Amino acid sequence: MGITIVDVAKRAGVTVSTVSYTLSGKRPVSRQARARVLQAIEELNYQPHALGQALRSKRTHTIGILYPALSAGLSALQLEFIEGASTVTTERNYGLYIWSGQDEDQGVLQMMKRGFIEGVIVMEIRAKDPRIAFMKERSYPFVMIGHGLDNSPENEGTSFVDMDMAAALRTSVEHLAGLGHQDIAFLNISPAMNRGSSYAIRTTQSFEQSITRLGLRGQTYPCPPDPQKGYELVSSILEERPALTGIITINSWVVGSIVRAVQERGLRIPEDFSVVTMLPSHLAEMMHPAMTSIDFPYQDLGRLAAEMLIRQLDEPHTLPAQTLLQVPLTIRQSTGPYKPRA
Amino acid sequence: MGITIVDVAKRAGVTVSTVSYTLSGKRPVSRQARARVLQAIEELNYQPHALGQALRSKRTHTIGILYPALSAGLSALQLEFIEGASTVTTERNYGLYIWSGQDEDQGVLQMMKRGFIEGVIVMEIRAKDPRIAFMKERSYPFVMIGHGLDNSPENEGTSFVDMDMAAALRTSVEHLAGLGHQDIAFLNISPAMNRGSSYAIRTTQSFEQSITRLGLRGQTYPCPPDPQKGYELVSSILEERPALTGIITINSWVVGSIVRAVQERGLRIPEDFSVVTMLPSHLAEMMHPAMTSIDFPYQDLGRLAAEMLIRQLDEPHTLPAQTLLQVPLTIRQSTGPYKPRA
DNA sequence: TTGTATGCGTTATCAC
DNA sequence: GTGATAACGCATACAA
Repeated sequence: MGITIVDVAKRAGVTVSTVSYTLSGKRPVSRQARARVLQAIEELNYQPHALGQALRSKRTHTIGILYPALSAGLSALQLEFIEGASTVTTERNYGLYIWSGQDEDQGVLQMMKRGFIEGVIVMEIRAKDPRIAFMKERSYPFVMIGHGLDNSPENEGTSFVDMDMAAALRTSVEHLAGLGHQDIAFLNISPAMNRGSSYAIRTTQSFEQSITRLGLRGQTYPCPPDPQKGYELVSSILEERPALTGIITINSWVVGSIVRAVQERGLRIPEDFSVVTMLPSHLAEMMHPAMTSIDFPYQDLGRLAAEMLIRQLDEPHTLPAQTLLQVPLTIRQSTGPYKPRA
Repeated sequence: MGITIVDVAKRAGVTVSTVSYTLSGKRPVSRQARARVLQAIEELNYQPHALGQALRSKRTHTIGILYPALSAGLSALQLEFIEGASTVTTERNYGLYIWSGQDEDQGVLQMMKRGFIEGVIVMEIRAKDPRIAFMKERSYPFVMIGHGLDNSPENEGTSFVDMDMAAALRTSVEHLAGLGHQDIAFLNISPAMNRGSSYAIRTTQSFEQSITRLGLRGQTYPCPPDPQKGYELVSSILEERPALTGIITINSWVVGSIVRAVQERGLRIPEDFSVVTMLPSHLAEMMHPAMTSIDFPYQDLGRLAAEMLIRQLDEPHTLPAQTLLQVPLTIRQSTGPYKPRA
């Protein structure tokens, strides 16, 4: 513990500035001096102290990620954002600091003000999100995973990465329509709808527009992120709507429940009934039957967000960028041609 | 940006030490002075700068978690450890720094030496784990999620949290035995077995002991964390062993594959064939059929590890503690009474 | 009860 | 090409 730049300087017979400059390369150092310094560093196994560096240079090389601690395990999948982001930070020798905010603006505020992190990745953007307003005002560097509604202030002059959810729903409806289905339900996520999460609104709109455009019948249902409640909901929907032959859902937690409720009514998937999901590919493949899905690119989004933020920090004049990923539908074993229900 | 303790002191008409002490409470401050200081802080919206504090006090109030970036998505579930840990750190006003190490000791070394973090949570402990030896030597504060083999140096004088995997396998075998099954396969995780991960060894031993003790037939199979390969493996096992009526697995990624392979042979679950898994409860419930499982307590382990580490840091004379969670079997819809296969 | 002054480990400005 | 030294923001030992 505690080998400092001073120790290195002494051992190398130079002053601290020479050591510092050999390390940073910000001014020329003679071959001999450099060699002695490097050797001393080696011998002492010196590691520059990050706090000292940070305090002086005002760069911590650390970014934060603020993830919403929703009551349920709803957030479990979102953890994959973190995996993506941490790949990048580790690669680029940045630190990743994680904070499970109670989605107060306070959290962000503190994190940044206290100087540990240089910028932050936020997710679960809501309409009129106070955190975003807050950070924009103070021009804190940040990148969103997800984005606000069209023309909302959240999107103005900010950076985000997201997948094109509207396109995803369009593709899903078109897929089922192409198979001949005419009556389709869309299961959204109820807490997200209640809290005005923009993706909940956006997907609902896109679903309903596609339904109308294609002349189908369809309805959106809010659904809790809870397998049992999902099961009950789906059972009652199947009961009420005997012509229904397809379900689209972005609610990961009820995918198994849909399968169960459908099969318990004696319907087979995909012969009698089709299901389109939005799951990370490994989960879609792990289910039985393997689910046709718009594979949610958690890791890619995490990676992109981190890269974007780091670029913003390293190159001060980087312009805000907004990236929308177009994710194709992967057809697996849960969708098939329309067949009227008995 | 940049309101410092000096600004506060000026505004309050006192010196920095008074400000510092009102904040820390480490020496008495008069009512008046305290009031003025507090008001100044309020007015200026002052936040102590974490780096300054840390550099001076040698406490960063930040712990790290080193998670193995295994090539596959195998690590996705382990992310839930992070969720558990981050709950605790956020609660206790600690920072959580995450590093997706290529499981070099280097990672740990750097992290700690450079002074950003005060201790670290490590997982995926291997037999003769160099990281552990390294940290023990230098008495770096650390807590393991998982632990070494019995009597291994990794366990000596160290702190860990783990679930009792040996008990879990025993319970699983006994459950199937109690249902009348006599021929059981155990699917382990092949890369873990190859790398000598202690849980892979421990579970295998426990499985085989239980099989012997109960006079059953059983065999352990290494299985890659890959749905397709898992499917092929299970298919061939079912082919080769016509008397087999039960599978136990700790390999999360092939649970769906087992179900598929079994059902494709015309066997029903649980009527003709039983499956016991080790999944986080939300996944077990999400599958169809819902899986009988030793529900893996990811979040609990993450929480416990963080608590243990923080206690170690806050209370210097805390003794190392080793916690083994006893996790019960949750019976869902994938196990049933023995019935000979056609 | 309060003030003064030093140092944590580093970078960078100023001198030479 | 190199050295001395003043910050960075804070906590605390020492004085008063």
